[in-house]
Amino acid sequence: MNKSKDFLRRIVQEDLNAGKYPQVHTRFPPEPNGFPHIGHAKSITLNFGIARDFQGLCNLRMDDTNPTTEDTAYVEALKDAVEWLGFKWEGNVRFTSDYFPEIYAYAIELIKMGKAYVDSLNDEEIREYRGTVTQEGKRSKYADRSIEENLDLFERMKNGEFPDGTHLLRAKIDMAAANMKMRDPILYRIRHAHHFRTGDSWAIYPLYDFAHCLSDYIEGITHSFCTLEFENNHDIYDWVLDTLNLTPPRPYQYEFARLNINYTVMSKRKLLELVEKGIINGWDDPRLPTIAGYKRRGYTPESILNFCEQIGIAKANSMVDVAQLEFAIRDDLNTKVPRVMCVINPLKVTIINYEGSEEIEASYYPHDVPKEGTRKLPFSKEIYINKDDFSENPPKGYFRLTPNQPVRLKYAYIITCQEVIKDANGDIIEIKAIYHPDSKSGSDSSGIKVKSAIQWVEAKSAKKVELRLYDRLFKDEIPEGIEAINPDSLKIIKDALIEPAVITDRPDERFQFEREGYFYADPIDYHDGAPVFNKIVALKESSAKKKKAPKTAERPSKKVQIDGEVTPMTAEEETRFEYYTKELKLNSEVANTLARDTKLSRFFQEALKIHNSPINLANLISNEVAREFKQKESLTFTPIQIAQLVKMIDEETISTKIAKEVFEAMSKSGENPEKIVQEKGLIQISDPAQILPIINDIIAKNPDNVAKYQAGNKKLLGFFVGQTLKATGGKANPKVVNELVGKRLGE
RNA sequence: UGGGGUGUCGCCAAGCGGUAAGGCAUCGGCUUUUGGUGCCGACAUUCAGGGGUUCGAAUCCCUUCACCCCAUCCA
Repeated sequence: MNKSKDFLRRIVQEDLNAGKYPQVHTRFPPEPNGFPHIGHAKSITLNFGIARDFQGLCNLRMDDTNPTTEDTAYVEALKDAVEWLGFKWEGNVRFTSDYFPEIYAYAIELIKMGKAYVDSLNDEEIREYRGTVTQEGKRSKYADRSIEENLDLFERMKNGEFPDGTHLLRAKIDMAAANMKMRDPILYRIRHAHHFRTGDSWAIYPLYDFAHCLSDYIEGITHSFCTLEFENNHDIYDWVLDTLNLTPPRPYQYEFARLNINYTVMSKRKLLELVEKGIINGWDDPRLPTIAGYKRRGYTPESILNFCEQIGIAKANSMVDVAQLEFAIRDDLNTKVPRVMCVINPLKVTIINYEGSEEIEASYYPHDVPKEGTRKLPFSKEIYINKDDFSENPPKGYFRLTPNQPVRLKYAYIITCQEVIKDANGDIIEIKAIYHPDSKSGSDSSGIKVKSAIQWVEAKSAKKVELRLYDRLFKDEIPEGIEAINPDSLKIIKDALIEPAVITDRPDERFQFEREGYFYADPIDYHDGAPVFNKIVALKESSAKKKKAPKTAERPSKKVQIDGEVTPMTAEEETRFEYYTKELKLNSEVANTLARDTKLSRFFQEALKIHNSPINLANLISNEVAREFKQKESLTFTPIQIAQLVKMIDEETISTKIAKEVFEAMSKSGENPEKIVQEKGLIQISDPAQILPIINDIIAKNPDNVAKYQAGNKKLLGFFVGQTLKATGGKANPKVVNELVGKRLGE
């Protein structure tokens, strides 16, 4: 199917291929301080999914380092979520708190190495000393304490001798680091708090940055996936594991973008607010994006899983459209659940020419769902249809019952409206109709054409049910606060009518109520005497039935982008630039790149001494060599070698294409260019007599593309050139090939 | 403002110097006793903008712009 792997799977694959780890081992590491939501589901599918795909393992670990916010109720919800999604964690559920003794020992190790110290500044001072994003911080005066003193203080911190906030263990890194997270990060704080697992045995607790990487290491995790906001913490992750000199292999952290969905909120803080303020009914309110909410609403685990796979993994902050999630659940339920008839807003219909009663056998599944099962539909002269399925003054394109338009009662007869009965207010309260006895479904010989078939229930046998119709929780795509709550997010219908088999036979717990949507028997409030169904999602509505949405067709004018100011050159750079443009005749862009970069310009000057070809040298250096400087600490090749390479281009021994290849080899091995060319036999082929047969062959093999090209798709020239070049191992002279291909295809 | 990251269709997202994948949404047509489903088709001359290198650039170089993250003893 989708053969392209996401970037994380690609990394795992490469590491496995390189033999970096014998087996991949991931982990899902939530903090048990809130209910898991669909963002967690993305992380769960990612971590467990990668482990599954590469025959590896995945742990479930509670990151419980903050005793004041965490609770065992949340760990249960987290376990439920993973299980519900169908994953199995390796071994027991892990807890960071299980590693407190080990983490403590590592802290002591760091102190002994002189890499950590006990600080005794108060919180205000700590903040002050940290500096700002533009200003360096300064080191605490306590940073110079002796190892012995640090050891002593730290032990007494652990023993609970000091009150909260008096001392801290910090890593000794760099208070001037550009990455603020590296300004002597805090490793341990004193907290005289009851922990839900360790009780009162600890007076100090490690912070995320110290505990997380070590927990990963302790568990033998190979790839530690987390969300983008931890990118700044990446350096600490590496610092801790590296300075501790742990026996390899060790885990590495990789970041991906968290999930956002429009018309909802995903942050734990906002979710907690909704729950605590009673705006919704608890963590499992079906309007919430929590796993518990989706579960209660009737979403299937498969649909959530499919959704998570469809949206992909990447590093760009993004906002997924709810429509994508709704597609996932419809798509899943479509082939699974029975169709039944429910009338949400009943309108009585009396069939004046029908006497007695009958039972009609009807399939639970439409023709395109390969499942078996039927039920009996009672039928008599009194039935109910949905109010919207009758229109006295129908708009254009209305398919259902009108005074002049008959309609089919699904699985039963065609009826024609005879009389519309209204109450004192003029509201329609009943329809009198006639049925056509020869129009029965399956044996219709009436010849009457109808435009649609509607759902109905028989009056006496129908059961009353409560329907909870859910809609998006917020009006705004990106809700700012609870003011944006959608007032119609929950509509309760107390007296909908449903066909009896649904209640008496209970063939399933999820149904499609025909022409309405998918519904789920509420797992908590449903009772046989008082059935309750939650609306999972509406059926998709084609535009014809929708109230024609006003088409807003404004052409987004191409936005003009203002260019900012370019930083001016220094005097020295200016001189170089003048020289390059005036004397050496370099184009200004290349000259600019070279002039502004001391390393590059020096490299250029050196190479120029060997081979006097300023333009070609400058081009190669300002592009290819510049990249190497950017990516690598030190270069594997010298200006002399680059000069030799350019010389070969100038002499047309090799093409620019080959030059790129040679350059790549040089950057890997540092070999001389001549040697590389010799060894690989990269001398270019420019003889048309040699190239032409290859081109002919390729043209013969790709008639479709030839036709497309000749029809005007000139981009395909690149395709043919590329193919030819590939066939010659890159040795054909691209200029010649280009010319030849163009000529051949033009014929 | 210093550092880190990201910009490919309305929304996700492949792509890693040689024909701009795919899904959602949207719009047509066919099928249909669900205005559902299914099927078929349309939907980026262009990859945030501007330059440069190259026979050839979404991909390499330079530069500008926009957005996100970092100054909790949270994670």
